[in-house]
Amino acid sequence: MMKYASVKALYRNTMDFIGQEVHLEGWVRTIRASNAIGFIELNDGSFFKNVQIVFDNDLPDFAATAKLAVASAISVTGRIIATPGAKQPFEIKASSVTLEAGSESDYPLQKKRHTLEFLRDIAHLRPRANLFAAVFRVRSVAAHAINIFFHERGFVHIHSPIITSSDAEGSGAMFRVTTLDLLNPPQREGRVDYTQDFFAKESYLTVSGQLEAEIFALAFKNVYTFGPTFRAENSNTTRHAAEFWMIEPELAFADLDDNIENIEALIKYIIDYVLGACPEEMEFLDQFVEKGLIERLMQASQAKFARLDYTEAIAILQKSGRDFAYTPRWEDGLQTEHERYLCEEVFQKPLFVTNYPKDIKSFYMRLNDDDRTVAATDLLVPGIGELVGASQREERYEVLVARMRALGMRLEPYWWYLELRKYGGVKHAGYGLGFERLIMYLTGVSNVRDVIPCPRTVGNLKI
RNA sequence: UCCUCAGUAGCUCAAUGGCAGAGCAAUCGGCUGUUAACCGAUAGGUUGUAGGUUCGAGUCCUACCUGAGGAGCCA
Repeated sequence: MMKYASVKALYRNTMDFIGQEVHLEGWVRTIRASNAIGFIELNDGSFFKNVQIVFDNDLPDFAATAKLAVASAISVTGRIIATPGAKQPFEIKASSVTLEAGSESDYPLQKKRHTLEFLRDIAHLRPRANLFAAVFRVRSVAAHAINIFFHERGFVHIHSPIITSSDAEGSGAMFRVTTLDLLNPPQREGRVDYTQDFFAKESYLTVSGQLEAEIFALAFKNVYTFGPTFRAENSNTTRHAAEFWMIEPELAFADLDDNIENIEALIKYIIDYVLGACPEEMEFLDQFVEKGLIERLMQASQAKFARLDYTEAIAILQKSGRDFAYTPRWEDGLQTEHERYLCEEVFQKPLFVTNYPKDIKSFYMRLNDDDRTVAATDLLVPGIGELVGASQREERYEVLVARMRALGMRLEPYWWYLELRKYGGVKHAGYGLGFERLIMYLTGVSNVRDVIPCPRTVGNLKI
C-alpha cells in the first residue's frame, strides 16, 4: 500500500519503511547520471538531510529524468531500500518520477561552498543552501522553545504595539511613521503640522515594547513580548540590523536577582531544547561554521553563569596590564574590547555584569542605595558581546520623576508610565533579549544578516 | 559616521606596467552504483564607474559607487 512520506519521517522511523512503497514530493538538490543509472538528492523541506533517489533505465522517461535541472520540483514513487555501508542509511528505488515544476540552467546555487556575501545577494534562494536550512530551522525551534519556557512558567504573552508615539527609552534613532505628503507637508508656524498626520501627533516604529510590557506585568504579574523592533541608527556592524526581533519579559514582585535567575534559566532551556530538537542541523553547524559549537553550548548549559559587579569589572580591567585602545574608566562604561576581554578571556563563559553607573544607563532603571549606580545587568556571551540588557525598574514615583527631570525629559508623554507607580506599582524587573544575537550564539554564525530571513540594514532593503 | 581592506567569466580566484587565464557551474557528447561522481569538447569578458599618468593600464594616481571587517551606538 503506497503512502505519502516526509523525508523526516523516513529518517526518524527508517525501520518502519524498509521495503515499503512510498510517495514523496520535493526539490532536486543535486543530480548525477550515467546512461543506465542516476541519482537524485531530494529535499522536501521537512528535514535537514536529503534522501537519495535511485533511478535506472527501466524508468520509461529515464533520459528526461537524467536531465532534470537542479531545483526542479518533482514527485517520486519508489521503494525504500536499506543501504548498509553506504554514506546514507537508506535510499529510494524510484518506480516513477514526475516533474511538477521545472528549473533553469542558470540556477545560481552550486554544489560547492559559496561565500556568505554572494548568498546575501540571493536572499530569495539562500534558504535552500545547507547553512540557511540549518540556521532558519534553529531559529524556528528556538522561538518555539521561548514560548514553551514562558508558558510553562505561567507568563502571559503580550503583543506590544509596533507603532508608538513615545521615544521609549530615549535610545536610538527612530523610524518616523507618517501619511503626510513629504513633498508638501502641512505647516504651522514654519514647522510641519503633525496634528494633521494620521494619528494627529508624531508617531514612530517602536524601539522597545518594554514600557507597554510593564503595564501588563502590573496586571498579570509575569509577561513577555516577542516581536519586531526597529532602530534607525546608522550603524554598520555584524551585530546590528534596522529591523530585529526582541524578547522582553517583565516580572512583577521581582528584583534584579530574580531577573538574572530567569535569564539564565531561559537561555539554558533554549540551548537544551535546540540541541535536542535539531541534532542534524547542529552537527552541520559544528562541522562547517564553528568547530566545537555543540561542546561550547553544552558547557554553557551546565555551568553556572558568572556574575561580576561593574565596579569590580573596571578594577579587573585596570589591573589587567592590557593595552586597551580605550583606557577603562568607571564613568565611561565598558567598550567592546573590555567586554570581550572579561567574557572571553577572564571568565570564558556567559557573564552578568551588574550595577552600572546611572549616568550611562536609561531613566527607568532603579537607583541603587549608593545613589550612583542602577540595578541593571548586561549578559555578555563569548563571541557576541551583549546578549541581554536587564534591569530592575524604578518603581518609586518620586525617584523616577526626579530622574526624568534631571535628564531633561518631558513628563507629559509618560503620564501613564508614571501613573503605574501610583496604583500598586510594586517592584518589578525585566530584560530585553536580542533574538538574532541569540541565534548567532546558538549557530556560531557571525553576521546578523545571515540569521534573519530578509535583513534590513543601512542602505540595504533588498527583499 | 570614522578607520582598514577588496571589486577581473554565473561562482571562487590567477595574471612583474606589455597577447585577460584556471577550477567549478552551464551547454553538447561519453560512461552500469554515484554521493563536491568521473572523462572529452564547446561557449562564456566594456577587468565596479568616471577621469588622469604612460608609447602602452586589470596593474599606477584621483574621485565616486558597491561589498566586507573593525570602531562608535546598541539588542
